[in-house]
Amino acid sequence: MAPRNAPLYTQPADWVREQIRSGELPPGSEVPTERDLADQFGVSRATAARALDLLVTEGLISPGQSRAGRQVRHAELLAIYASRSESMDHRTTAGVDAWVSDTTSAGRSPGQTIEISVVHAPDWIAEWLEVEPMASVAVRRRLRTLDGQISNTADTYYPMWVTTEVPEILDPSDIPQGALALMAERGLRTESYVDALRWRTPTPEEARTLEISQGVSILAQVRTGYTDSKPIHLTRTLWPGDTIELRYEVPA
Amino acid sequence: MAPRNAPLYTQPADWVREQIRSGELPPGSEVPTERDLADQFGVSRATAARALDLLVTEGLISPGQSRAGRQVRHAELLAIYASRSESMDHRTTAGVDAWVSDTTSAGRSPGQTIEISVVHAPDWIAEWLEVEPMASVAVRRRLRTLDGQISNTADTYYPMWVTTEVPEILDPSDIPQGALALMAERGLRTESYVDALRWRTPTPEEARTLEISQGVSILAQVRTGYTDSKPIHLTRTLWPGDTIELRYEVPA
DNA sequence: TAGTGGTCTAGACCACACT
DNA sequence: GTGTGGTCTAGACCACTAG
Repeated sequence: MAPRNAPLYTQPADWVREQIRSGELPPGSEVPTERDLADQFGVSRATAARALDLLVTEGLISPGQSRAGRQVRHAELLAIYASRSESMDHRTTAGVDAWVSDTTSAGRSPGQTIEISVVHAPDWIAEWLEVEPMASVAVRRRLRTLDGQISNTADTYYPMWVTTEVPEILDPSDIPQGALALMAERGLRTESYVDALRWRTPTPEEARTLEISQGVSILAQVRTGYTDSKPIHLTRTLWPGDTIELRYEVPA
Repeated sequence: MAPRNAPLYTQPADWVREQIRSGELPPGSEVPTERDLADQFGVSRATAARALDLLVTEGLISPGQSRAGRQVRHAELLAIYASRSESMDHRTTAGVDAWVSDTTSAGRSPGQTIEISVVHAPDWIAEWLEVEPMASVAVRRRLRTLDGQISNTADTYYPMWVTTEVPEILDPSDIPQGALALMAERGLRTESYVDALRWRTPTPEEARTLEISQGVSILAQVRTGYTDSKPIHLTRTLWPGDTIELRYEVPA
Protein backbone atom coordinates (compact mmCIF):
# COMPACT_ATOMS: atom_id res chain seq x y z
CA MET A 1 0.00 0.00 0.00
CA ALA A 2 2.54 2.59 1.11
CA PRO A 3 5.43 3.56 -1.18
CA ARG A 4 8.72 1.73 -0.55
CA ASN A 5 10.54 4.72 0.86
CA ALA A 6 7.69 6.21 2.85
CA PRO A 7 8.87 8.23 5.86
CA LEU A 8 8.79 6.50 9.22
CA TYR A 9 6.16 8.81 10.62
CA THR A 10 3.58 7.52 8.16
CA GLN A 11 3.45 4.22 10.05
CA PRO A 12 2.03 5.52 13.33
CA ALA A 13 -0.11 7.94 11.35
CA ASP A 14 -1.59 5.21 9.17
CA TRP A 15 -2.22 3.02 12.19
CA VAL A 16 -4.06 5.69 14.19
CA ARG A 17 -5.97 6.77 11.09
CA GLU A 18 -7.13 3.21 10.57
CA GLN A 19 -8.13 2.93 14.24
CA ILE A 20 -10.32 5.98 13.78
CA ARG A 21 -11.75 4.84 10.46
CA SER A 22 -12.66 1.42 11.81
CA GLY A 23 -14.38 2.89 14.87
CA GLU A 24 -11.84 1.44 17.28
CA LEU A 25 -11.21 5.04 18.31
CA PRO A 26 -14.66 6.65 18.27
CA PRO A 27 -15.16 10.44 18.11
CA GLY A 28 -14.34 12.05 21.46
CA SER A 29 -12.07 9.25 22.61
CA GLU A 30 -8.48 9.74 23.71
CA VAL A 31 -5.74 9.39 21.12
CA PRO A 32 -2.62 7.48 22.23
CA THR A 33 -0.01 9.84 23.66
CA GLU A 34 3.11 10.69 21.72
CA ARG A 35 5.25 8.75 24.20
CA ASP A 36 3.06 5.66 24.00
CA LEU A 37 3.06 5.74 20.22
CA ALA A 38 6.82 6.15 20.17
CA ASP A 39 7.28 3.10 22.39
CA GLN A 40 4.79 1.06 20.40
CA PHE A 41 6.48 1.70 17.06
CA GLY A 42 10.03 1.92 18.36
CA VAL A 43 10.52 5.48 17.11
CA SER A 44 11.52 8.67 18.82
CA ARG A 45 8.91 10.89 20.38
CA ALA A 46 9.51 13.52 17.68
CA THR A 47 8.54 11.05 14.99
CA ALA A 48 5.38 10.04 16.82
CA ALA A 49 4.55 13.72 17.29
CA ARG A 50 4.98 14.32 13.60
CA ALA A 51 2.57 11.51 12.83
CA LEU A 52 -0.06 13.01 15.11
CA ASP A 53 0.54 16.48 13.66
CA LEU A 54 -0.31 15.00 10.29
CA LEU A 55 -3.66 13.81 11.61
CA VAL A 56 -4.28 17.24 13.13
CA THR A 57 -3.87 18.95 9.76
CA GLU A 58 -6.18 16.32 8.30
CA GLY A 59 -8.74 17.38 10.86
CA LEU A 60 -9.05 13.91 12.35
CA ILE A 61 -7.88 14.74 15.87
CA SER A 62 -7.63 17.82 18.06
CA PRO A 63 -4.23 19.45 18.68
CA GLY A 64 -4.34 18.51 22.33
CA GLN A 65 -3.41 20.68 25.28
CA SER A 66 -1.21 19.64 28.15
CA ARG A 67 -2.72 16.98 30.36
CA ALA A 68 -5.98 16.98 28.41
CA GLY A 69 -4.34 15.09 25.56
CA ARG A 70 -5.68 14.69 22.05
CA GLN A 71 -9.16 13.52 21.18
CA VAL A 72 -10.72 12.15 18.05
CA ARG A 73 -12.73 14.96 16.52
CA HIS A 74 -16.38 14.66 15.68
CA ALA A 75 -16.36 14.44 11.91
CA GLU A 76 -19.48 16.48 11.36
CA LEU A 77 -19.22 17.97 7.94
CA LEU A 78 -21.51 20.98 7.80
CA ALA A 79 -23.06 21.37 4.35
CA ILE A 80 -24.23 24.92 3.71
CA TYR A 81 -26.18 26.04 0.67
CA ALA A 82 -24.57 29.39 -0.11
CA SER A 83 -27.04 29.86 -2.92
CA ARG A 84 -30.23 28.09 -3.80
CA SER A 85 -31.79 28.91 -7.11
CA GLU A 86 -35.40 28.81 -5.90
CA SER A 87 -35.53 29.66 -2.25
CA MET A 88 -32.99 32.49 -2.26
CA ASP A 89 -35.70 35.06 -2.81
CA HIS A 90 -37.84 33.34 -0.23
CA ARG A 91 -35.12 33.40 2.39
CA THR A 92 -34.41 37.11 2.17
CA THR A 93 -38.09 37.97 2.61
CA ALA A 94 -39.40 35.21 4.83
CA GLY A 95 -38.64 37.13 8.00
CA VAL A 96 -35.98 34.72 9.21
CA ASP A 97 -32.23 35.05 9.24
CA ALA A 98 -30.76 32.67 6.67
CA TRP A 99 -28.18 31.21 9.06
CA VAL A 100 -30.80 30.46 11.67
CA SER A 101 -33.29 28.95 9.25
CA ASP A 102 -30.76 26.81 7.37
CA THR A 103 -29.14 25.25 10.41
CA THR A 104 -32.39 24.82 12.32
CA SER A 105 -33.91 22.90 9.44
CA ALA A 106 -30.84 20.68 9.57
CA GLY A 107 -31.65 19.79 13.16
CA ARG A 108 -28.86 21.86 14.72
CA SER A 109 -29.08 24.54 17.39
CA PRO A 110 -27.64 27.83 16.18
CA GLY A 111 -26.80 30.90 18.19
CA GLN A 112 -25.09 34.19 17.58
CA THR A 113 -23.76 37.26 19.35
CA ILE A 114 -23.69 40.64 17.63
CA GLU A 115 -21.35 43.62 17.97
CA ILE A 116 -21.69 46.89 16.11
CA SER A 117 -18.91 49.31 15.33
CA VAL A 118 -17.81 51.88 12.78
CA VAL A 119 -14.35 51.44 11.28
CA HIS A 120 -12.17 52.71 8.49
CA ALA A 121 -12.51 50.42 5.50
CA PRO A 122 -9.41 48.34 4.69
CA ASP A 123 -8.38 48.41 1.04
CA TRP A 124 -10.02 45.18 -0.01
CA ILE A 125 -13.33 46.16 1.57
CA ALA A 126 -13.21 49.63 0.03
CA GLU A 127 -12.62 48.04 -3.35
CA TRP A 128 -15.59 45.68 -3.19
CA LEU A 129 -17.90 48.29 -1.66
CA GLU A 130 -16.68 50.96 -4.07
CA VAL A 131 -15.98 53.53 -1.38
CA GLU A 132 -12.83 55.56 -0.73
CA PRO A 133 -10.04 53.69 1.08
CA MET A 134 -10.18 54.48 4.80
CA ALA A 135 -13.75 55.71 4.44
CA SER A 136 -15.99 54.98 7.40
CA VAL A 137 -18.16 51.88 7.16
CA ALA A 138 -20.50 50.27 9.66
CA VAL A 139 -19.81 46.71 10.77
CA ARG A 140 -22.09 44.11 12.30
CA ARG A 141 -19.81 41.41 13.71
CA ARG A 142 -21.51 38.13 14.42
CA LEU A 143 -19.94 35.18 16.21
CA ARG A 144 -22.03 32.16 15.41
CA THR A 145 -22.25 28.94 17.36
CA LEU A 146 -23.71 25.56 16.52
CA ASP A 147 -24.72 23.21 19.31
CA GLY A 148 -22.66 25.36 21.65
CA GLN A 149 -19.48 25.12 19.56
CA ILE A 150 -18.04 28.10 17.69
CA SER A 151 -18.86 27.62 14.03
CA ASN A 152 -17.94 30.78 12.13
CA THR A 153 -17.67 34.54 12.21
CA ALA A 154 -19.68 36.75 9.89
CA ASP A 155 -18.80 40.43 9.63
CA THR A 156 -21.11 42.53 7.48
CA TYR A 157 -19.94 45.94 6.27
CA TYR A 158 -22.30 48.68 5.11
CA PRO A 159 -21.44 51.99 3.44
CA MET A 160 -22.48 54.83 5.70
CA TRP A 161 -25.08 56.06 3.22
CA VAL A 162 -26.89 52.77 3.67
CA THR A 163 -27.06 53.20 7.44
CA THR A 164 -28.73 56.57 7.04
CA GLU A 165 -31.45 54.86 5.02
CA VAL A 166 -31.67 51.94 7.45
CA PRO A 167 -30.54 53.19 10.89
CA GLU A 168 -31.62 49.92 12.56
CA ILE A 169 -28.37 48.45 11.26
CA LEU A 170 -26.54 50.40 13.97
CA ASP A 171 -28.66 48.85 16.70
CA PRO A 172 -26.70 46.01 18.31
CA SER A 173 -29.76 43.81 18.70
CA ASP A 174 -30.95 41.05 16.48
CA ILE A 175 -32.98 42.20 13.50
CA PRO A 176 -35.79 39.64 13.56
CA GLN A 177 -36.53 39.52 9.86
CA GLY A 178 -32.87 39.84 8.90
CA ALA A 179 -31.03 42.93 7.76
CA LEU A 180 -31.48 42.12 4.07
CA ALA A 181 -35.26 42.00 4.34
CA LEU A 182 -35.25 45.27 6.26
CA MET A 183 -33.12 46.93 3.59
CA ALA A 184 -35.43 45.60 0.89
CA GLU A 185 -38.37 47.29 2.64
CA ARG A 186 -36.50 50.61 2.34
CA GLY A 187 -35.90 50.25 -1.38
CA LEU A 188 -32.48 48.59 -1.07
CA ARG A 189 -33.36 45.15 -2.32
CA THR A 190 -30.35 42.94 -3.00
CA GLU A 191 -30.63 42.01 -6.66
CA SER A 192 -27.49 39.93 -7.05
CA TYR A 193 -24.51 38.60 -5.17
CA VAL A 194 -20.89 38.00 -5.94
CA ASP A 195 -19.18 35.50 -3.69
CA ALA A 196 -15.38 35.38 -3.62
CA LEU A 197 -13.96 32.29 -1.94
CA ARG A 198 -10.40 31.99 -0.70
CA TRP A 199 -8.67 29.43 1.40
CA ARG A 200 -5.76 30.57 3.57
CA THR A 201 -3.99 30.17 6.89
CA PRO A 202 -5.57 32.14 9.72
CA THR A 203 -3.96 35.05 11.47
CA PRO A 204 -3.18 34.32 15.13
CA GLU A 205 -6.17 36.44 16.11
CA GLU A 206 -8.50 34.57 13.75
CA ALA A 207 -7.20 31.25 15.04
CA ARG A 208 -8.00 32.35 18.58
CA THR A 209 -11.49 33.58 17.72
CA LEU A 210 -12.42 30.40 15.90
CA GLU A 211 -10.66 28.25 18.48
CA ILE A 212 -8.63 26.33 15.94
CA SER A 213 -4.91 25.63 15.79
CA GLN A 214 -2.64 27.50 13.43
CA GLY A 215 -2.13 24.39 11.35
CA VAL A 216 -5.74 24.27 10.21
CA SER A 217 -6.66 26.67 7.47
CA ILE A 218 -9.82 28.65 7.00
CA LEU A 219 -12.25 29.48 4.24
CA ALA A 220 -12.92 33.18 3.70
CA GLN A 221 -16.22 33.77 1.95
CA VAL A 222 -16.71 37.38 0.86
CA ARG A 223 -20.25 38.07 -0.32
CA THR A 224 -20.99 41.43 -1.90
CA GLY A 225 -24.62 42.35 -2.48
CA TYR A 226 -25.67 44.68 -5.26
CA THR A 227 -28.73 46.69 -6.11
CA ASP A 228 -28.85 48.46 -9.42
CA SER A 229 -25.17 47.45 -10.02
CA LYS A 230 -24.24 49.30 -6.82
CA PRO A 231 -22.70 47.43 -3.86
CA ILE A 232 -24.75 47.91 -0.70
CA HIS A 233 -23.33 45.38 1.70
CA LEU A 234 -20.43 43.00 2.13
CA THR A 235 -20.28 40.00 4.42
CA ARG A 236 -17.05 38.19 5.17
CA THR A 237 -17.65 34.80 6.70
CA LEU A 238 -14.71 32.82 8.12
CA TRP A 239 -15.18 29.08 8.38
CA PRO A 240 -12.79 26.49 9.73
CA GLY A 241 -11.74 25.08 6.39
CA ASP A 242 -12.00 21.38 7.11
CA THR A 243 -15.51 21.14 8.56
CA ILE A 244 -17.45 22.90 5.87
CA GLU A 245 -18.87 22.01 2.49
CA LEU A 246 -20.24 24.99 0.60
CA ARG A 247 -22.85 24.37 -2.05
CA TYR A 248 -24.00 26.61 -4.84
CA GLU A 249 -27.10 25.83 -6.79
CA VAL A 250 -27.15 27.89 -9.97
CA PRO A 251 -29.24 27.91 -13.14
CA ALA A 252 -27.23 27.40 -16.30
CA MET B 1 3.89 42.94 17.75
CA ALA B 2 4.54 39.32 18.61
CA PRO B 3 3.14 37.83 21.82
CA ARG B 4 5.50 37.67 24.79
CA ASN B 5 6.01 33.93 24.72
CA ALA B 6 6.04 33.46 20.97
CA PRO B 7 7.96 30.35 19.88
CA LEU B 8 11.52 30.87 18.69
CA TYR B 9 10.73 29.76 15.15
CA THR B 10 8.47 32.76 14.63
CA GLN B 11 11.52 35.03 14.54
CA PRO B 12 13.17 33.66 11.40
CA ALA B 13 9.70 33.19 9.90
CA ASP B 14 8.71 36.81 10.54
CA TRP B 15 12.04 38.04 9.17
CA VAL B 16 11.83 36.10 5.92
CA ARG B 17 8.15 36.97 5.52
CA GLU B 18 9.02 40.65 5.86
CA GLN B 19 11.86 40.28 3.33
CA ILE B 20 9.34 38.88 0.86
CA ARG B 21 6.68 41.46 1.62
CA SER B 22 9.11 44.35 1.19
CA GLY B 23 10.38 43.04 -2.12
CA GLU B 24 13.85 42.36 -0.79
CA LEU B 25 13.24 38.76 -1.81
CA PRO B 26 11.35 39.02 -5.09
CA PRO B 27 9.30 36.14 -6.54
CA GLY B 28 11.55 33.44 -7.96
CA SER B 29 14.54 34.36 -5.82
CA GLU B 30 16.38 31.96 -3.53
CA VAL B 31 15.27 31.75 0.09
CA PRO B 32 18.08 31.57 2.69
CA THR B 33 18.99 27.97 3.47
CA GLU B 34 17.99 26.38 6.72
CA ARG B 35 21.61 26.26 7.85
CA ASP B 36 22.22 29.93 7.04
CA LEU B 37 19.06 30.98 8.84
CA ALA B 38 20.04 28.87 11.85
CA ASP B 39 23.44 30.58 12.04
CA GLN B 40 21.95 34.04 11.53
CA PHE B 41 19.45 33.67 14.38
CA GLY B 42 21.57 31.45 16.59
CA VAL B 43 19.04 28.63 16.60
CA SER B 44 19.26 24.99 15.66
CA ARG B 45 18.67 23.89 12.11
CA ALA B 46 15.41 22.20 13.15
CA THR B 47 14.04 25.50 14.38
CA ALA B 48 15.01 27.29 11.17
CA ALA B 49 13.41 24.47 9.19
CA ARG B 50 10.23 24.83 11.16
CA ALA B 51 10.14 28.54 10.36
CA LEU B 52 10.46 27.84 6.65
CA ASP B 53 7.84 25.08 6.83
CA LEU B 54 5.48 27.70 8.22
CA LEU B 55 6.04 29.87 5.15
CA VAL B 56 5.49 26.85 2.91
CA THR B 57 2.05 26.22 4.38
CA GLU B 58 1.33 29.92 3.96
CA GLY B 59 2.11 29.48 0.29
CA LEU B 60 4.87 32.08 0.31
CA ILE B 61 7.77 29.80 -0.66
CA SER B 62 8.21 26.47 -2.41
CA PRO B 63 9.05 23.36 -0.35
CA GLY B 64 12.47 23.11 -1.96
CA GLN B 65 14.13 19.99 -3.26
CA SER B 66 17.66 18.98 -2.52
CA ARG B 67 20.25 21.22 -4.08
CA ALA B 68 17.63 23.35 -5.81
CA GLY B 69 16.71 25.01 -2.53
CA ARG B 70 13.59 27.01 -1.83
CA GLN B 71 12.32 29.85 -3.95
CA VAL B 72 9.86 32.65 -3.33
CA ARG B 73 6.65 31.69 -5.06
CA HIS B 74 4.97 33.87 -7.62
CA ALA B 75 1.93 35.14 -5.78
CA GLU B 76 -0.41 34.98 -8.72
CA LEU B 77 -3.85 34.54 -7.35
CA LEU B 78 -6.00 33.04 -10.08
CA ALA B 79 -9.55 34.37 -9.90
CA ILE B 80 -12.03 32.07 -11.60
CA TYR B 81 -15.69 32.84 -12.14
CA ALA B 82 -17.33 29.51 -11.39
CA SER B 83 -20.67 31.01 -12.30
CA ARG B 84 -21.59 34.20 -14.05
CA SER B 85 -25.22 35.16 -14.10
CA GLU B 86 -25.24 36.53 -17.63
CA SER B 87 -22.60 34.76 -19.66
CA MET B 88 -23.16 31.26 -18.33
CA ASP B 89 -25.60 30.48 -21.11
CA HIS B 90 -23.31 32.10 -23.60
CA ARG B 91 -20.31 30.06 -22.53
CA THR B 92 -21.94 26.68 -22.90
CA THR B 93 -23.11 27.46 -26.43
CA ALA B 94 -20.41 29.73 -27.80
CA GLY B 95 -18.39 26.85 -29.19
CA VAL B 96 -15.46 27.36 -26.83
CA ASP B 97 -14.46 25.39 -23.77
CA ALA B 98 -15.09 27.51 -20.69
CA TRP B 99 -11.63 26.94 -19.21
CA VAL B 100 -9.92 27.98 -22.42
CA SER B 101 -12.07 31.06 -22.97
CA ASP B 102 -11.90 32.29 -19.38
CA THR B 103 -8.15 32.06 -18.98
CA THR B 104 -7.37 33.31 -22.48
CA SER B 105 -9.41 36.43 -21.89
CA ALA B 106 -7.36 36.94 -18.72
CA GLY B 107 -4.20 37.02 -20.82
CA ARG B 108 -2.96 33.58 -19.76
CA SER B 109 -1.95 30.63 -21.94
CA PRO B 110 -3.99 27.55 -21.12
CA GLY B 111 -3.39 23.97 -22.22
CA GLN B 112 -4.83 20.59 -21.39
CA THR B 113 -4.30 16.90 -21.97
CA ILE B 114 -7.22 14.49 -22.08
CA GLU B 115 -7.54 10.83 -21.11
CA ILE B 116 -10.66 8.72 -21.46
CA SER B 117 -11.53 5.66 -19.45
CA VAL B 118 -14.47 3.72 -18.07
CA VAL B 119 -14.43 3.00 -14.35
CA HIS B 120 -16.67 1.73 -11.59
CA ALA B 121 -18.26 4.69 -9.84
CA PRO B 122 -17.04 5.31 -6.27
CA ASP B 123 -19.82 5.83 -3.74
CA TRP B 124 -19.77 9.60 -3.72
CA ILE B 125 -19.92 9.79 -7.51
CA ALA B 126 -22.71 7.23 -7.69
CA GLU B 127 -24.66 9.28 -5.18
CA TRP B 128 -24.41 12.57 -7.07
CA LEU B 129 -25.01 10.94 -10.46
CA GLU B 130 -27.84 8.82 -9.07
CA VAL B 131 -26.51 5.54 -10.46
CA GLU B 132 -25.89 2.24 -8.66
CA PRO B 133 -22.67 2.08 -6.65
CA MET B 134 -19.92 0.42 -8.69
CA ALA B 135 -21.89 1.04 -11.89
CA SER B 136 -19.77 1.81 -14.94
CA VAL B 137 -19.28 5.47 -15.77
CA ALA B 138 -17.21 7.16 -18.45
CA VAL B 139 -14.47 9.57 -17.37
CA ARG B 140 -12.74 12.34 -19.25
CA ARG B 141 -9.66 13.23 -17.23
CA ARG B 142 -8.13 16.57 -18.06
CA LEU B 143 -4.82 17.87 -16.73
CA ARG B 144 -4.81 21.60 -17.26
CA THR B 145 -1.81 23.87 -17.44
CA LEU B 146 -1.47 27.63 -17.32
CA ASP B 147 1.60 29.29 -18.79
CA GLY B 148 3.27 25.89 -18.76
CA GLN B 149 2.60 25.27 -15.05
CA ILE B 150 0.17 22.64 -13.81
CA SER B 151 -2.97 24.44 -12.70
CA ASN B 152 -5.66 21.89 -11.93
CA THR B 153 -7.18 18.55 -12.79
CA ALA B 154 -10.74 18.23 -14.05
CA ASP B 155 -12.31 14.77 -14.22
CA THR B 156 -15.77 14.62 -15.75
CA TYR B 157 -17.94 11.56 -15.17
CA TYR B 158 -20.88 10.62 -17.39
CA PRO B 159 -23.47 7.90 -16.81
CA MET B 160 -23.17 5.30 -19.56
CA TRP B 161 -26.62 6.11 -20.93
CA VAL B 162 -25.34 9.59 -21.73
CA THR B 163 -22.41 8.23 -23.74
CA THR B 164 -24.77 6.22 -25.90
CA GLU B 165 -26.54 9.46 -26.77
CA VAL B 166 -23.27 11.34 -27.26
CA PRO B 167 -20.59 8.80 -28.27
CA GLU B 168 -18.09 11.56 -29.02
CA ILE B 169 -17.51 11.74 -25.27
CA LEU B 170 -15.55 8.49 -25.52
CA ASP B 171 -13.22 9.98 -28.15
CA PRO B 172 -10.00 11.07 -26.44
CA SER B 173 -9.63 14.16 -28.57
CA ASP B 174 -10.65 17.69 -27.78
CA ILE B 175 -14.29 18.44 -28.42
CA PRO B 176 -13.98 21.84 -30.08
CA GLN B 177 -17.26 23.33 -28.95
CA GLY B 178 -17.05 21.72 -25.52
CA ALA B 179 -18.82 18.59 -24.32
CA LEU B 180 -21.68 20.54 -22.76
CA ALA B 181 -22.59 22.26 -26.03
CA LEU B 182 -22.44 18.92 -27.83
CA MET B 183 -24.74 17.33 -25.28
CA ALA B 184 -27.14 20.25 -25.61
CA GLU B 185 -27.34 19.62 -29.36
CA ARG B 186 -28.49 16.07 -28.60
CA GLY B 187 -31.24 17.17 -26.26
CA LEU B 188 -29.19 16.98 -23.07
CA ARG B 189 -28.97 20.66 -22.24
CA THR B 190 -27.62 21.39 -18.77
CA GLU B 191 -30.36 23.36 -17.05
CA SER B 192 -28.79 23.84 -13.65
CA TYR B 193 -25.68 23.08 -11.63
CA VAL B 194 -24.93 22.21 -8.07
CA ASP B 195 -21.38 22.92 -6.96
CA ALA B 196 -20.09 21.33 -3.77
CA LEU B 197 -16.85 22.83 -2.46
CA ARG B 198 -14.55 21.19 0.05
CA TRP B 199 -11.07 21.99 1.27
CA ARG B 200 -8.91 19.09 2.39
CA THR B 201 -5.40 17.72 2.42
CA PRO B 202 -4.44 15.94 -0.79
CA THR B 203 -3.79 12.25 -1.07
CA PRO B 204 -0.14 11.47 -1.91
CA GLU B 205 -1.21 10.73 -5.47
CA GLU B 206 -3.07 14.03 -5.80
CA ALA B 207 -0.10 15.90 -4.37
CA ARG B 208 2.13 14.30 -6.99
CA THR B 209 -0.22 15.05 -9.87
CA LEU B 210 -0.63 18.70 -8.91
CA GLU B 211 3.05 18.99 -7.99
CA ILE B 212 2.39 20.43 -4.57
CA SER B 213 3.68 19.38 -1.17
CA GLN B 214 1.51 17.46 1.26
CA GLY B 215 1.35 20.45 3.57
CA VAL B 216 -0.64 22.53 1.12
CA SER B 217 -4.32 21.76 0.93
CA ILE B 218 -6.51 21.56 -2.12
CA LEU B 219 -9.94 22.73 -3.14
CA ALA B 220 -12.22 20.03 -4.50
CA GLN B 221 -15.00 21.50 -6.62
CA VAL B 222 -17.66 18.94 -7.55
CA ARG B 223 -20.07 20.26 -10.16
CA THR B 224 -23.10 18.19 -10.99
CA GLY B 225 -25.14 19.18 -14.06
CA TYR B 226 -28.85 18.49 -14.29
CA THR B 227 -31.40 18.39 -17.05
CA ASP B 228 -35.01 17.89 -16.09
CA SER B 229 -33.91 17.26 -12.46
CA LYS B 230 -31.78 14.37 -13.67
CA PRO B 231 -27.97 14.41 -13.22
CA ILE B 232 -26.18 14.02 -16.55
CA HIS B 233 -22.58 14.86 -15.75
CA LEU B 234 -20.26 15.46 -12.83
CA THR B 235 -16.96 17.28 -12.92
CA ARG B 236 -14.53 17.16 -10.05
CA THR B 237 -11.91 19.88 -10.31
CA LEU B 238 -8.94 19.86 -7.94
CA TRP B 239 -7.17 23.18 -7.40
CA PRO B 240 -4.14 23.91 -5.25
CA GLY B 241 -6.00 25.57 -2.41
CA ASP B 242 -3.84 28.62 -1.91
CA THR B 243 -3.57 29.96 -5.45
CA ILE B 244 -7.21 30.11 -6.35
CA GLU B 245 -10.08 32.48 -5.71
CA LEU B 246 -13.43 31.09 -6.84
CA ARG B 247 -16.17 33.55 -7.60
CA TYR B 248 -19.89 32.94 -7.91
CA GLU B 249 -22.14 35.55 -9.40
CA VAL B 250 -25.71 34.72 -8.53
CA PRO B 251 -29.02 36.54 -8.83
CA ALA B 252 -30.84 36.97 -5.52
C1' DT C 1 1.71 16.09 41.65
C1' DA C 2 2.21 13.84 37.57
C1' DG C 3 1.75 13.52 32.76
C1' DT C 4 0.81 15.97 28.60
C1' DG C 5 1.87 18.46 24.30
C1' DG C 6 4.95 22.38 22.65
C1' DT C 7 9.29 23.55 21.84
C1' DC C 8 14.30 23.30 21.23
C1' DT C 9 19.09 21.36 20.68
C1' DA C 10 23.05 19.04 18.57
C1' DG C 11 23.99 15.79 16.35
C1' DA C 12 23.35 12.28 12.12
C1' DC C 13 22.37 9.88 7.51
C1' DC C 14 20.19 9.99 3.13
C1' DA C 15 18.50 10.97 -1.78
C1' DC C 16 18.83 14.24 -4.84
C1' DA C 17 19.96 18.02 -7.97
C1' DC C 18 23.02 21.29 -9.30
C1' DT C 19 27.97 22.16 -10.93
C1' DG D 1 31.71 16.38 -5.84
C1' DT D 2 29.00 19.33 -2.83
C1' DG D 3 25.36 21.41 -0.55
C1' DT D 4 20.45 21.03 -0.15
C1' DG D 5 16.10 19.75 2.16
C1' DG D 6 13.88 15.49 4.34
C1' DT D 7 14.07 12.71 7.96
C1' DC D 8 15.32 10.76 12.46
C1' DT D 9 17.33 10.28 17.22
C1' DA D 10 17.92 11.00 22.20
C1' DG D 11 17.91 13.88 24.99
C1' DA D 12 15.92 18.36 27.55
C1' DC D 13 12.96 22.14 29.69
C1' DC D 14 8.62 24.38 29.92
C1' DA D 15 3.52 25.71 30.67
C1' DC D 16 -0.39 23.80 31.47
C1' DT D 17 -4.09 20.82 33.19
C1' DA D 18 -6.44 16.89 35.23
C1' DG D 19 -6.99 14.42 39.33
